Amino acid sequence: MAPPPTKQTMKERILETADKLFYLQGIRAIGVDTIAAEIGISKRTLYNHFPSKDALIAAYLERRFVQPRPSDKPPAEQILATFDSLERRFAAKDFRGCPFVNAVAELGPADRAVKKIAIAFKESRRVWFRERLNELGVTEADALATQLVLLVDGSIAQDLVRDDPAMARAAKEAAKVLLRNAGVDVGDGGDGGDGTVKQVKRHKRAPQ
Amino acid sequence: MAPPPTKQTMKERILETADKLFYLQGIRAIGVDTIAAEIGISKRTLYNHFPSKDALIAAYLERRFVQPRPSDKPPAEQILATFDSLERRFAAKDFRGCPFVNAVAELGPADRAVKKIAIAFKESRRVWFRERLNELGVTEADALATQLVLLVDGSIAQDLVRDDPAMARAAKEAAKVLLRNAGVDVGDGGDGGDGTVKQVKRHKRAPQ
DNA sequence: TTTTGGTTACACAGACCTGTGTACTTAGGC
DNA sequence: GCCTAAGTACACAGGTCTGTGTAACCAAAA
Repeated sequence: MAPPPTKQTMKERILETADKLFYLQGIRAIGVDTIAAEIGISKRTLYNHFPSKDALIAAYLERRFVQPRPSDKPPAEQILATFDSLERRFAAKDFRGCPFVNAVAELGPADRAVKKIAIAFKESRRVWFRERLNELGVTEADALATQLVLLVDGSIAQDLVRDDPAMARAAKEAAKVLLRNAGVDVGDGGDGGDGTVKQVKRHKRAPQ
Repeated sequence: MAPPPTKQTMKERILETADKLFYLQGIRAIGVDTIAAEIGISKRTLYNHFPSKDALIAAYLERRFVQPRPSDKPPAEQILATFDSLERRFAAKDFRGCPFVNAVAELGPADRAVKKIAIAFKESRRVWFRERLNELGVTEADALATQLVLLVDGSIAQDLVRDDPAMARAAKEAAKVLLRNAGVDVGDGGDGGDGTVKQVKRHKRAPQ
């Protein structure tokens, strides 16, 4: 489309467009011609910046691998805020699941490069949870961190097929129970503090 | 390959082979020629049984949509046994995630037929959990059922990326905490013993 | 001015894909 | 024996894909 006003390297413009198309429509579904046409450049230029589509895919995934910004909020709040952020992303209509899980799913087990970066990403998320749990003095921080990433990935998978942002709220309520069970004070936060799970309202974005 | 000794309709042979290849390598990655060649039939025969590849994909997913066998075990045991079964499937080397999630991920949001059956499958699992929770007298059965499917799908996604069957155990431990918190007796904290669980009336206070 | 590096237009190779057309063969029921 | 249904072999149309080759173009630096 129209070139953005900011001075941006060609490589970054290619990556940005590839990201949008790969993520929203699938890696195999998008050809390099489509990416070049979307930017308005020739396919030759694209291949001058990336030696192959595989290299572009790898760069796309590496660009998606961003660390969460550091926060000075209390660790328990940071953990729970993860699910609020998730809910906001679910509500956006351009959310289409976890790019790493999707890439592994559609590229298959043979693509070891993709699998490697996906594993690294998932582990980094788990470690992020574990660090905060350690700060909170949770004894079984490692096991609990694993359980929290299960809730994150589970809600992402569910939202991918159901388009239901309430999955993030359900995950948050479950996370609260797990945290409380580990001795973390998560406040009553409107869910009564008696350990009962709040009823989750379900509203679909796309009526079937 | 060699035709199986059992009398099997051609349609079923095609579906069986398509299932194996689609699931293990991806739907877009497998062409109809590959399926026909794997069975040792001509492509024409395949198209005499399925009008298009899309029809074959739909039949593949419908064949994957199997209801869990009825069981006479106590509901809480049935629920927890789900995660044991999951762990066994993770350990098999031909496990490659949830076929419905994978299909939605690789076929994109435009394929409404695939999305529809994926939604139906996910909902059927959620309802299965809810029915058992209702039997147990859990008040917030619907919300808790949602949380349990988050754990199921989360462990599937994690295992897909990490090839780690322990994800199912982690999910099971989290499920126990959630069940206990809802007043279901799932035995003591230890995973040992005979694994039997007893149904006990709910007590609202969670252990803090 | 000359050079140089990035870009463009465009053709093309070679592979793979879905789906069809057609004529031939084979097996079973009548 | 004859007929029908199912399967086979094989070519082919028309499309997509990745990746390359080539000559021209253009702007900015030297």
